[in-house]
Amino acid sequence: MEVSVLSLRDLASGRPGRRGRAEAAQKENIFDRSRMAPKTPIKNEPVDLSKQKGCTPERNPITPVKLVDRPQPDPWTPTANLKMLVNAASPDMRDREKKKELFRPIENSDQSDTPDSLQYDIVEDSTVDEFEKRRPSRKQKSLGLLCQKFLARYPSYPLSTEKTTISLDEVASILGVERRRIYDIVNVLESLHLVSRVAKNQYCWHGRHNLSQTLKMLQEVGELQYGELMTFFQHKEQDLEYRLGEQRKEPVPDAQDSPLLDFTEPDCTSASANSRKDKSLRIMSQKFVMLFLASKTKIVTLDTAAKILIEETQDTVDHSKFKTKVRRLYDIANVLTSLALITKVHVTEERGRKPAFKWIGPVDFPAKTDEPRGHSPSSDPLAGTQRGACAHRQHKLTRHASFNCTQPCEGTRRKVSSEPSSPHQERPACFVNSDEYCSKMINLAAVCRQEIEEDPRNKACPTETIVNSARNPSITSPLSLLPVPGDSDFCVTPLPQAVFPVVQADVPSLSLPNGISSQALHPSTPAVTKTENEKPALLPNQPFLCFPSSSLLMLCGSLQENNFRETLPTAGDVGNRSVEGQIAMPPAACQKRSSHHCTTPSAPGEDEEPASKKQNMEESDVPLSLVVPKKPFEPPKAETTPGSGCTSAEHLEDFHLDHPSPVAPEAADKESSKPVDSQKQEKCSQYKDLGEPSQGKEHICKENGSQPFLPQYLYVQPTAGLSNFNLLLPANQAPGSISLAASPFPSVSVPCVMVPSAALASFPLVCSPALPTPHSPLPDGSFSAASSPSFSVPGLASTTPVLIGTTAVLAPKVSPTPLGDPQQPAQPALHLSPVLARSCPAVKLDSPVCVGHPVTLLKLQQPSSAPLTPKSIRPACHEAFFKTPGSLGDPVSWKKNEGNQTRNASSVQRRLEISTTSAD
DNA sequence: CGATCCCGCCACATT
DNA sequence: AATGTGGCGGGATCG
Repeated sequence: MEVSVLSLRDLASGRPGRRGRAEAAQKENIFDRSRMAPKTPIKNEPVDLSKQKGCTPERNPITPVKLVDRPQPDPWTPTANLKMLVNAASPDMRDREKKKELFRPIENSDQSDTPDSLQYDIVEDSTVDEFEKRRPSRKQKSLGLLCQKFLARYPSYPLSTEKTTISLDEVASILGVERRRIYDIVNVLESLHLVSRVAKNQYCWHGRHNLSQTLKMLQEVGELQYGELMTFFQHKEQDLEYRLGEQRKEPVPDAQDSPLLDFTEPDCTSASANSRKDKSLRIMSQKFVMLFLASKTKIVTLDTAAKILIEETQDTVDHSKFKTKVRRLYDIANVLTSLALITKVHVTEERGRKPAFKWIGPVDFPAKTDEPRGHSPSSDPLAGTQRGACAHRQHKLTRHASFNCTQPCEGTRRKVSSEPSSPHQERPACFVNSDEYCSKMINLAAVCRQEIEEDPRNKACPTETIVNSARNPSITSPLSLLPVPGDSDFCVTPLPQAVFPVVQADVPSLSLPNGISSQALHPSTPAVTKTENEKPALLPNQPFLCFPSSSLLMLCGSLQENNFRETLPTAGDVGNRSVEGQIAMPPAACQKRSSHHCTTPSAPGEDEEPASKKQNMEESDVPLSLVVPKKPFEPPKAETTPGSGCTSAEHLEDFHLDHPSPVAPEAADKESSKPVDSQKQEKCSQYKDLGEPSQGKEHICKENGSQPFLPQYLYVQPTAGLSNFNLLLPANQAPGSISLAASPFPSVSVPCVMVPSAALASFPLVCSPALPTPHSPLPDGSFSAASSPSFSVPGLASTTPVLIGTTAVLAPKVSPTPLGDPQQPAQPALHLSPVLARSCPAVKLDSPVCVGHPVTLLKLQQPSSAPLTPKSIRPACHEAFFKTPGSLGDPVSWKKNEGNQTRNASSVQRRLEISTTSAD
């Protein structure tokens, strides 16, 4: 039938006829080529068809035909027939489109179909148009339909052997749409690894082989990052309370989330990539999917998704942005709908009915294996991310490897494609990157914050700062200041990493949610098994010490070093910060996709296998916990202590990476030196942590407890100018070395890390005296080191130089109750807002946990960031803080131009700039 | 009128 | 500089 239909439709469609816009469209590329000359395929043409191997058969050059819908009109009967067919085929579609459109899809679908359509002949035009008129609707042209057509052309589960190449030009012409539209589709598909970019205009079709793995990863990440948020939104109220109240709570987690993305795309690439990519549809798509996967209900309203996603990216949400975001989400949703992953629904809330989408795709991913969530997954995810990663690394990941293939491609995307030669470098691995990560956190925080604020009760609490800081993602990056520069390109995203340290903190928080502690995560990670236990270390918890009086706090990372140690360091410290970004990134970075790409398609099958991966990966998974509902928290304290949580995520990556690198020392160094890898690792680890389930947490916690954490940093309250930034000084480092001037703006040349408060927030501050921990010095160092670049922090002044002995600190036990805690754990930080913390501190001090100032972030960058986010910031509470940018540095001028657009500075750029500035 | 979301300008990235 | 990508948002359509 179809066939017949096809032809019919072809005919019908054929007509391109329409014009009007068609013309316009054409401009781009395609248009209807049909109309045009059939043959000529468009400019691209040349390439077309043929080139790819397998690609589309249909394509025949000439006949391309089809064309598009636009054509419309189906003139004649054929259409009718088609319709019928269509209807049969897909209800939905038909609905919309009505038949005509349908056809096309059909056509497409088959790959085979070929061309007959060709004929479309022009003929019709005239007539067609008329006909068209009716049809014209948008529906026909809808992205969803277009996507179906697109998908129809390729097998869902292609043989690994065949690699199907997709020529954008061809497809565009075949489908009769502008290339721009194809990008929309491909970007989303790429985010799910259904395709990967091979070269310019060329994508490699992977099919759904890796879909589950990808989803798994996303789920893991999503849980970590968004689990809380989702929960939050779903249950806001409750959450709010908690959060407000306490410390952490779930919500916060958000921030942490970020990591996810990374994996997906590799892109991270360097700076450049970042810039655009950050916003890219790809990332947004991944995030969107994560939202679903992190949602208990599997239903996400556009509204919520837009808010969450916006925040990540930016702070303030202005209305226009919101609108834009929603538009994008519709685009993504259309594609996801075509993939049968989601379906549209409406959610009726108090306020009214809201458009929403329900996840109808797979929820459980086999791979995961073990645990509920999966360790395995974790690994996978990472892997996935990483997959691309470095060739070097490939090592382990076999299965991933497969991913790699696919993914890599993606990751590589552009870069690769054309230039194979340079494989990775360019892109950093993840889309997300740390920056994003940060931003996310921020956003989330912001969101949460907002929510909270909204909440009557909440209002009381001043969270602002946090938020602000959070918001600016850019800022975060800035943080990176650190030394790292080098890596930048790399996936690693060094910068981010740098940032991370801070971030880490955040991260932990994330983990926290899960179970309190992040600790749990890492440490335990029993699941992890994978080897990597070590990694877990990363983030250990870092407890902070609060000194009431002083502004300094010690953060102790309790890494689990013990375990890790081997690996250690890396993760821990480094990881923390970077975690987010890293997470994703690392892999990617490593791989960068460059290498393989498609080549190894083989993977697919493999993917499935958990085992291998797992090993590599590690667990990670625990993410779920995050999601967990917020249980009531226990007293914060406990949780807080755990603070450690942070890092978890990283591990994962590490695993992936495999680096065993342990590096503790490195950590510090790494930044400078080679940050990348380590970072990656770190990230991995983090992920892992995240992933772990509560159980893991528990373990972890325990472990943590035992473990010493290292005190890693001293926290300096931001008082003065920097309200936003927190300065962390590496504990390890010799204290002596550091000297902070009392004066306000003294410049410090100590290795330190500036962290956005938000990040800190995540960490639970603990004052616990008690905890003894062994601590491992090393890590710290690394940590510090990394971060440390010397900054001149103006604001610091206030800080008193209190140094806390690293050793001494212990994390509080934190762990004890991991389970429930999880939720809490976290993060309150964000919300918490410094204020809270402060207030708390006193209290807490005694208790193990102190919230501490949540630290506000530093704004170091802000300055720079400012440009970026100019608006952003939420006025909310403190703008001031926020803004303060000045203090730090200068704001970089950055690009301002864009101003609005985010684009402006790519994250990378930002970072760099920032760093520099800060550096000074 | 609000929800959708197509269209394509144009900035940014890559060649 | 040309071309590939893709952010973005106006404004058309749909419901």
